[in-house]
Amino acid sequence: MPRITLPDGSVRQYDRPVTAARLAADIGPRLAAAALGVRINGELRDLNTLIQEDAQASIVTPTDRSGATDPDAVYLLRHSCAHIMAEAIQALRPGVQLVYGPPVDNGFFYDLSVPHERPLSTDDFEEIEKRMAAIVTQDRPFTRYEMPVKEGLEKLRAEGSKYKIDNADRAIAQGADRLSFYVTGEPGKDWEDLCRGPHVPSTGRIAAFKVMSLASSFWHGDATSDRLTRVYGIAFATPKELAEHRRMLAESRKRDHRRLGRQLELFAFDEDVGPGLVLWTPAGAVIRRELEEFIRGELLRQGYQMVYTPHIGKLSLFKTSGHYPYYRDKQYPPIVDADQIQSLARQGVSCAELADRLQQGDIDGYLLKPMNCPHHVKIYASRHHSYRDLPVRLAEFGTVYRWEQSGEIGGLTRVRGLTQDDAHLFCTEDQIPAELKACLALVKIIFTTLGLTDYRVRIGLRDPASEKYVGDAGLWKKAEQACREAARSLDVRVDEEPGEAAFYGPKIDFMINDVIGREWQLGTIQVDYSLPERFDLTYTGPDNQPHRPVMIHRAPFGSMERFVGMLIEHFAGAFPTWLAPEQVRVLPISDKSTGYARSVLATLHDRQIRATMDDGHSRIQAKIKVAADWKIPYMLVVGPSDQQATAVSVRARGIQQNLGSLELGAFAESITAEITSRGRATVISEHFAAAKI
RNA sequence: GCCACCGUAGCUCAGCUGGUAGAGCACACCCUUGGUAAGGGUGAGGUCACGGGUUCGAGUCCCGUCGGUGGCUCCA
Repeated sequence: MPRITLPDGSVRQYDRPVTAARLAADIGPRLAAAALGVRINGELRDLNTLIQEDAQASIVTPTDRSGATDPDAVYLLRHSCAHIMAEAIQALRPGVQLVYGPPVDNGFFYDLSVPHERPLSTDDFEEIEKRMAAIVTQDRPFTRYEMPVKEGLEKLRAEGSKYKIDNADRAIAQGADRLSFYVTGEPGKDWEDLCRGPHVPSTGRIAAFKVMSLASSFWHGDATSDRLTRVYGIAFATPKELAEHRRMLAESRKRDHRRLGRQLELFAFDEDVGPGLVLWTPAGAVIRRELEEFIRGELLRQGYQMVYTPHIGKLSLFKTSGHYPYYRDKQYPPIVDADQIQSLARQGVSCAELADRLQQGDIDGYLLKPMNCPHHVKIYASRHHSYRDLPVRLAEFGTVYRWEQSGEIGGLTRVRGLTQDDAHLFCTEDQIPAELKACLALVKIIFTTLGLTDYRVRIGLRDPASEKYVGDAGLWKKAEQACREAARSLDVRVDEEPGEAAFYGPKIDFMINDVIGREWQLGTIQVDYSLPERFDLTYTGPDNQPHRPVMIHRAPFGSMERFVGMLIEHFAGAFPTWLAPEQVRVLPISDKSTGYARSVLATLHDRQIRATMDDGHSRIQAKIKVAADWKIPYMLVVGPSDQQATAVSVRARGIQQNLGSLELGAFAESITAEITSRGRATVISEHFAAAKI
């Protein structure tokens, strides 16, 4: 006779098994009406699950008491909506086979096998949605029934659904002893799907949904396996939430760095240059240069030494490092001398053989470097090192080239030529912890300055069961511990992921959330026991014997491309003054004031402030509008009265009013302070604090 | 790489089922000399991504190439 403990600690006693739906109804009619499912002892289940024994139960509703959305409710809604969508698609398209349809972070999808004579297209969405709406209106119950494994498999075999049989097999391999099916309505009559569940009580509970997009996928994510069609959708408990979601999507589109990049002329791509190869236009180059200077300043403070290395290197270098041919399909093909090929051809080497030998790297040539480490290693090796020299910290904004798959390329986030904020630390085993900590301190300074406070750290540890790792297990343990301790010094969330280490050492990755909550993977810090070995690097220890240094690779911001891309979206193109490509625009009221405007400009240029003047013939309103579109931090409106007072009328980005007049020298000084302090003191905080909205 | 979608002026886009190219912004010039989020006029600007095909005729239909966008498991 179940005693059911509710979340508030109260207990309900029943003299017979009771469904969660009944329980909800007994607690209150409003709860019953809102209920989508139940957590029994923490496990999410259908609302009509029979509770037979004493249990902790909590009814799942779209929002909890505090009004926060319940992730379990979202899960139920979306998983259920995936079924409704699949039913709609199958009804419209006989011959479509179901594969797999889970809820995901941003909605749900259903993978389908669609006969290729007639693929699905976005034009079909309207009809699919219409059909789904009908299913929702019918408010059919989600009905679960179960079968023993054997019977269930027979049923699936009889239905001839290869993918569902596979799903069942996997479930069985996971230890399932029964298979469950969900019918949208009445068993034997309505649409059904092999499914683990749970689901909402009935289709009518999906208050708002939308079919979002179409993509292709592979069965089990395996490119050699069947091609599937993936249809994405989203569902919410209320139309309001759907509207909010779509508003967020629109906002993201507005912030999209590719869009802003073109609008603000920050960077460009050109077909003739090649996909994934960034052209940094003057405005974007300013942002990158300012960031690099900022980072460089901190590096020098930490005892790094800046170096420069070539963009290419001999194939043999990368064979020694192990990058070739291991990462061959991620690299641009080697640069090989035509004479060499010709002479081989004269010796009777066939084209096929030539191609093969090229692939294998058997023909001498040069490689566009996919990584900077081999070059840095060679700088280390260019002289003898004593233990007294260590750590040696070599840093370079090093440009590398990688042959990303064509489908992976996009904007600044995934490119084929990128510049890493790279450095390699050569140190002793004992120095690892301090070096890691210093790396993280650097990250903290830079993130804090940029207002990037929402980030987490992921530590990749070795999988003790695997053999693929190089280096001594004891060393690994120590290095992993050092990563942990260093990560902890940041005061942010740290996730440990066994098996995610590189084969040559543990690593720390940085994941950052921008202001609209999207997560970006930036850079990484990796401990490496392998490369010093491969290049036979040494230092002389206090014992006068050669020792092997340990390397730390670190590019905490990843690449300048991705970092700037992330920042564009983070700031929505409105960069802080020190980063802004154009910091000030001087706007003369009329031609009568262009002379004075020019002298204002000269004053600002003297201070190396990036300022321009709009001396067009349009009215001041129009000039302000245009400057605002360019997201310029400060506008200085100048007319006869300003000239009289050697002053400027200040207008700041985001504040839709004239802040007032400021003496020109005072403005120049104040904005200089804003720039050099990287925004700690601003023109507004110093002069117009009261006017701030 | 694979699948769907997209590619028209520098940018954002319109162009009905095939009949020979259009707007706004930006740009140039002219009028206006205007004090805080777009004054007015005139003009220049296109091999409709590229190549082929179907057709009397292709921006539009078909095939291919190039480029872009969304995606390619978070275990039924």
